[in-house]
Amino acid sequence: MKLVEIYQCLCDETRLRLLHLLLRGPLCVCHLQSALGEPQVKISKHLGYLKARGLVTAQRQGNWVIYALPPEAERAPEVAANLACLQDCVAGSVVFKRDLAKLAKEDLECSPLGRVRGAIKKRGCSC
Amino acid sequence: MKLVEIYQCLCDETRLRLLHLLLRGPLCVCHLQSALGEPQVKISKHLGYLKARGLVTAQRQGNWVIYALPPEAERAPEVAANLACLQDCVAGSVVFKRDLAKLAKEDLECSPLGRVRGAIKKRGCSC
DNA sequence: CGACTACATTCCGGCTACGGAATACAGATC
DNA sequence: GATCTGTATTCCGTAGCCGGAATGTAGTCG
Repeated sequence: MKLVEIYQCLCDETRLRLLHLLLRGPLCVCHLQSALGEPQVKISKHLGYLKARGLVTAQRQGNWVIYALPPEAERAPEVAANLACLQDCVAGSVVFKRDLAKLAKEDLECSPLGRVRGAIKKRGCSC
Repeated sequence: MKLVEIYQCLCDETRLRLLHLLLRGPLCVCHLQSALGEPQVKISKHLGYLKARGLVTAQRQGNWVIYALPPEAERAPEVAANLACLQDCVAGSVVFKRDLAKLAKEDLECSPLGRVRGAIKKRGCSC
């Protein structure tokens, strides 16, 4: 992956916010979506963009798709460096902190069904 | 300057190469142009892009315009961090190393006139 | 099977970036 | 003033991104 392509991935605010959350660990689309408060299409397309360029991986789990950064050992040096840099840079920014806060407030179960009727048969996603 | 805007400045290869050279110190347009081997319009427009966003400064010296990164003390933390990151990341890349090599071979005087007839009245730029 | 949920894709429109040719401009020299 | 040199800007065309509405798809549940 060329350096420019990394920056091209980073040059959109929505993608920055997504990557920032994924730095904390794997997440399903619905968690990302509600944390960012953006429409589903938008989230999905940007995740697709990142996935097409290898910056994130996707894995299906039942109804849900879990997105994650590749494990640290497998990251190209430039990717690792820039993710670390991103981590540092967002420290002061309100938007990013709000995303994290919103994520923390999310239930562990993904769907309402998972909470209401679930616990026996309907389980939420495991992220 | 917002973080995304920094990445937007970095997401073009020509601009990356320009910034990389400027990390070594101030340079006039003609030096940058011949180091990169790209047409003048292209160089000038990308420099304008960077200047408009405050990532570089420009200063006229006679016929020449010297571009430079703002002094380290004045750089926003995110800018400083990303420039450092860039510096690290280009280490392995051929293109960037070639740019530096080409720059080293340049004469100190900018224009042919400066070399041929000059030395008394016509001086090249001071970069 | 049908219905529902989570997610992806397609099909637009608008906007911006990028590149090159031509032109304009500023300062120096004559 | 005329001219040259270094640089910037304008005027194109093209291409890609971004967003949203609608539609499609995969998997689950009953």
